[in-house]
Amino acid sequence: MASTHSGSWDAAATLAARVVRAARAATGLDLAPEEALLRRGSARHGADFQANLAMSLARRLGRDPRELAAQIVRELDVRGLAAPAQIAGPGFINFRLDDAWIAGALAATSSDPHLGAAADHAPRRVVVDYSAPNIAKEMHVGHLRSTIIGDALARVLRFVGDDVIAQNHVGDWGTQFGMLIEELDDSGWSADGAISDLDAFYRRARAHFEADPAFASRARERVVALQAGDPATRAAWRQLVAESHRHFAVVYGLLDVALTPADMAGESSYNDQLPGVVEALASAGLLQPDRGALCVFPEGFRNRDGAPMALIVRKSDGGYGYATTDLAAIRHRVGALGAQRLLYVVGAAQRQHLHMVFATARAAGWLAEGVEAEHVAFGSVLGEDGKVLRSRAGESVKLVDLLHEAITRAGDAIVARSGVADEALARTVGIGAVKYADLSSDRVSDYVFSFERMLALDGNTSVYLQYAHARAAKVLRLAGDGAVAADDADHLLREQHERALGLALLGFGPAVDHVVSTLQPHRLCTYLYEVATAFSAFYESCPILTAGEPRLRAPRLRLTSHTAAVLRTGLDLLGIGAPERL
RNA sequence: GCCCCAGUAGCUCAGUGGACAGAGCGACCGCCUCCUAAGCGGUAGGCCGCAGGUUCGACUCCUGCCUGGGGCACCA
Repeated sequence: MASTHSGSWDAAATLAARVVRAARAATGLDLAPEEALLRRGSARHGADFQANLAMSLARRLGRDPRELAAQIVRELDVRGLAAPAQIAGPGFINFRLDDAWIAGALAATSSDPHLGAAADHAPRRVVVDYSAPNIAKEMHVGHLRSTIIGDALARVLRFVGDDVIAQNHVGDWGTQFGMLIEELDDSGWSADGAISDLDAFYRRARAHFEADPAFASRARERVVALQAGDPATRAAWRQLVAESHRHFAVVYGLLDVALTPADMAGESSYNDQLPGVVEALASAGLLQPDRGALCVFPEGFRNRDGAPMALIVRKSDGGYGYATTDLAAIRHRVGALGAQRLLYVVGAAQRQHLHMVFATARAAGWLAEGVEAEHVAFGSVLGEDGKVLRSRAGESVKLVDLLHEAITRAGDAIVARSGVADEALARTVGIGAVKYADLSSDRVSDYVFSFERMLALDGNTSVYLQYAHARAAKVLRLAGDGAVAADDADHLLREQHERALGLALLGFGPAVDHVVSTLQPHRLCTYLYEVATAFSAFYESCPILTAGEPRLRAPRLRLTSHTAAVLRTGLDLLGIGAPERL
């Protein structure tokens, strides 16, 4: 019976443990596994992995690195795992895994539901705050990043066993609702009670507000009425919220993002907790009046004058701003929801604000020891001019339009290839392309918005991964049910491309675990691309069904099946579909 | 002014202190009587923003500078 502890099939971790043991025998030093400095080796040197500890250790001990490497290698036992280690260059210790070990690892991980991931993950309850569109505004490309990144992280964390609670911190409160409700009253609902274009509606309201003093003053009175809970005003506000939710649901549906009304926790939901937040801060002795406002001055933040920077928790007019709402949300998430980890998938521009909020929540005791709060920051979407695309300018691309364009283009490509339209496939391909374009590069860097780039279907795109998966799926279909039996037949890795693919497949667990620790979905994208590349090369040079001999065919089918599982699962973690045919 | 983030091939981007810095797009040259050519193989293309420093070894760490983006009190 193979070990159910899939971590033991992490080649790098296993080698690191053995290297550290050998180093201890050779030097008497007790090293942590990371100190083995185990890295992937270069194909150029025929090494699957390399340990780089001899050089740094030699310096610490005042010894010759190659001689030390040799001593470590003498103490090293990698039987059953790899060929005897080779020393190269200034003291690199190179490893080449045994084919039999790779075969065993593949057999074990391919039958593991997690495909080798999450072996020793301690599950936690994690709140992921993402998407956060604004009521009465269209979702635009700026919301795409938070929605897609947050969704991918939620999927990955659920996959490894965390109890993930999504929280959609919708912007459903604020002074702008005065003018919006007045606009609603003036222009009325359309016959079906729908607003076809939220942005146009918003702009019309703003134009009235700026041009018509009477309208503006009615709008201000509306804000007061809204806050005071006037029934008619509240009813209008609720209609506006409901109508906006309908728009969001369309986008979430297109994106296949599982955010539902149940995950909505808008700013307004914290309204009745805001006075309590301020009181609690006061009794904790954290509150200071300043220029009529009530402020917290968390440690370590300076403003432009070099003075301590204020986090305003109650404005001079008695109202509350978003800082107070964010603090109330933390209390709710830790207190009522029982979160052990809080993730904020929010633009990098909010960094300072969030850190001030975290610092204040720590000082107030709402973020207890052991509860983590992390800003999962992402860069801005820039226009061609290099400036941030702002919804306020009204010129940014509506998400719904971008997504439809993506689907249309994918549909055209499908017709051009096959001559047959396939709407469902066009969606899977088009939406996947948009998502992958966003997920596949590092979160924190800004990027210039490009239709062409987001909708590309060649090269390192989701389509490449889907195509590799579809090819594998086709082969498996042709092979028929039961062709890939999970029996004890060894994988044969006689061809270079078979072996490379096998090694790549073993990287799934480490890749997923890496995303869990770094919260960087692009690591998974890069990994899946490597798998697809390895499979494509294998596919070209190794006939599978046409291999003739069963002893070649069976192991190749197994690799194919394993590849399909890794690609399907990996794409699913990114929120991208893996069709059976393309 | 202070703080944060980023600068890598023509373009878009990967890159865990390690060996000759990698992909995709674009360019050029090849490969479909054979499981999907949305593919595969190859060629060209690099003062890793600049200058110092630490190190046996720096795209990676430190300091300074340059360029771009962002933040710095009652919008969220």
